[in-house]
Amino acid sequence: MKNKKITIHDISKHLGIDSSTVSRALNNSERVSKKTKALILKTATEMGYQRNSLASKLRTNKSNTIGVVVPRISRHFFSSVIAGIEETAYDAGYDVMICQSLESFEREKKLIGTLHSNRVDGILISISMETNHYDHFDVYENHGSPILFFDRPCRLDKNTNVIIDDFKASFEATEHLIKAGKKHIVHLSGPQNLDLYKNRRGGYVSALKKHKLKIDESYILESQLMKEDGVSLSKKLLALPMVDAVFSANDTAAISAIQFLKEKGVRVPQDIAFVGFSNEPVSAVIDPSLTTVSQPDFEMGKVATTLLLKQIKDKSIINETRVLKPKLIVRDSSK
Amino acid sequence: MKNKKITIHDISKHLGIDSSTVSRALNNSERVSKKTKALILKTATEMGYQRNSLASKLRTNKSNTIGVVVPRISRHFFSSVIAGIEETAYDAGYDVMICQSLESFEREKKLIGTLHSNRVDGILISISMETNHYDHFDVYENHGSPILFFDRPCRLDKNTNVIIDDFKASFEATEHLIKAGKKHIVHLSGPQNLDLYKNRRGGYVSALKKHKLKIDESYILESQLMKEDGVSLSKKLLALPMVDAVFSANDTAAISAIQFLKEKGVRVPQDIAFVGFSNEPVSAVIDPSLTTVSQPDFEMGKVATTLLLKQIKDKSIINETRVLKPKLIVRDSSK
DNA sequence: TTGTAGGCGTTATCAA
DNA sequence: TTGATAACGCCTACAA
Repeated sequence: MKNKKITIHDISKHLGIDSSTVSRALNNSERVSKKTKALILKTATEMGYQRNSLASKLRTNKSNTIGVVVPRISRHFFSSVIAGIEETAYDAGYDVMICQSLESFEREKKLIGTLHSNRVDGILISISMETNHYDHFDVYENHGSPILFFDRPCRLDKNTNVIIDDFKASFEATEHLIKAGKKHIVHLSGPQNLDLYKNRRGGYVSALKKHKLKIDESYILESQLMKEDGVSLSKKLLALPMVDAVFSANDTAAISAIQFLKEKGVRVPQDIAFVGFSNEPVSAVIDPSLTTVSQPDFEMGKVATTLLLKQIKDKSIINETRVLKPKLIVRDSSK
Repeated sequence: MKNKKITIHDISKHLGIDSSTVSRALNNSERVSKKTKALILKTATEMGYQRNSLASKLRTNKSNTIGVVVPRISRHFFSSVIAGIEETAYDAGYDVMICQSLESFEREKKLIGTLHSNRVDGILISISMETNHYDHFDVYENHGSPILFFDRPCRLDKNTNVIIDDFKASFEATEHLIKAGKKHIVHLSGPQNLDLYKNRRGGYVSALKKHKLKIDESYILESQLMKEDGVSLSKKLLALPMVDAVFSANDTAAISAIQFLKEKGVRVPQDIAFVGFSNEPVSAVIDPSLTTVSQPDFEMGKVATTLLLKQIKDKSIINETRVLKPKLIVRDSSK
């Protein structure tokens, strides 16, 4: 191991050119002759020079990096959003720091602190299921950098949000079941501190109302919508009378519920029809294939990043809510 | 927006205590009285202080951060490895920077540069499918920091690798098909510049040899093993005579092949049996469920990180190869 | 236990 | 077009 850290001063000494000129050359400044610039760049590569971004960021007070916090990178929806974020950010010359909160408030808080102390120029976040107060965002914003929320709306009055129309999508999903002749529809709901799940629940209730169906609170089962929840909720569901359909606020719970119910001899969709939410790749592949709501994930990443970069450039925190259109994908589980 | 960046000097002035004492207090040094330490910490929080890690890292020449490069974060295997990495790293007081190469050599090279310039203390990487030369790793290592390869072995003579026994797993997977009475087994193979796919192919060939089955090169179909490849390879496969089984070097290709063949009226496993590799979550859920090889993903992340942190601590780059045990999971696609 | 002073590697300003 | 110098925010001998 050579253990050498080449700096601009090493290049400077090696060539007998001042380090300020070396710096300019490495930043492709106009104020260096083409000849010296070429020489410096060549020498830098030969010597194995790699800029120390820490020093550069410290000096310029600009990191050209944005932070991203998602609940889990393994969720297809989030990794697609990240793809959109990275594409937009890289095109604009920004790096991206990806973090996952694992739905934990404490961890989210710590991550915001880490991103802050690394002086990222802005943060894109989809808050954790546990998050219900927001001081940790204030500390970062007071520092002068923008936070933008996506997917899970938050502080609509103060911050920019890029979300989908959950209410409408859920309304349509539920109405789809009603039009298929279902009358006793259970809703698998998520944590109500997230507006997203409130809205999905709201759309469900609203569709029932429109079609004069009875709204029974015991038909609304709340959980974290994990795989395990799908199983335990299915047991509760079997105890309810006359259930003939389920609208789940995500695919994960819907799929594990379907698996469990199939084992118990329930026929899907004949006995109980299902609609999920998210369009996870599995949903197209299971048997029966799952009717679900597809969200414009990649586009959401692009839109969110574009808006964030604009705020970074303008040095302004604004509030604006961008609502994207989801789409109901009808498959076998509701036919 | 307040746009104030609080520094230790602001706290220093505010309290009339020297900034060096403030620094010590914030680093929980022994050499500050409990009383002043408490006062300083309290004031820091009140003033919204957040350490500038850039300055700190620059000064100490230590980032307490490790970089991770994987082909894609959306692949279940990699996100599980990352979970293992994060757990181990956080416990040791390290941050983790996650990057994805998207199987592109150019992008991988750029990412290594970015991690280098951010002075991460070490890098964990599963190289891209395109990667077949390694100068970009040398530049980083010459700087004095360790690189450790996982899953996809690389430079076994120079670097530490944490891998699984692909040869043995593939041997067993193929033998499993042979013992089920299959005699004309196609292998869906990956890019041969990756040792990983060479080994999987080797295990396949070796099992055929052991059981005196003919090895026919035209029965080995090479691709990037993407979803699309599963479809196009299936077409080729239907043109081959007497195929009664497929051993695929990953699940993705196997699953899309199964879907395609089912549409064409092929019965799985009666007409053609399948074994995949990776144990993606979908593989348990599709119909028929896919026999596959499960890898110790989370453990791999933990082991790799532990070894890397040791090298960072010891300031040494060593070569050591740690081989983990995979496991054949028999499901319906091979029964 | 606290203060003083210098430097990590870079870039911006000013001067030559 | 190039060079000299100071400063970004922090940490750490060393001194008090």
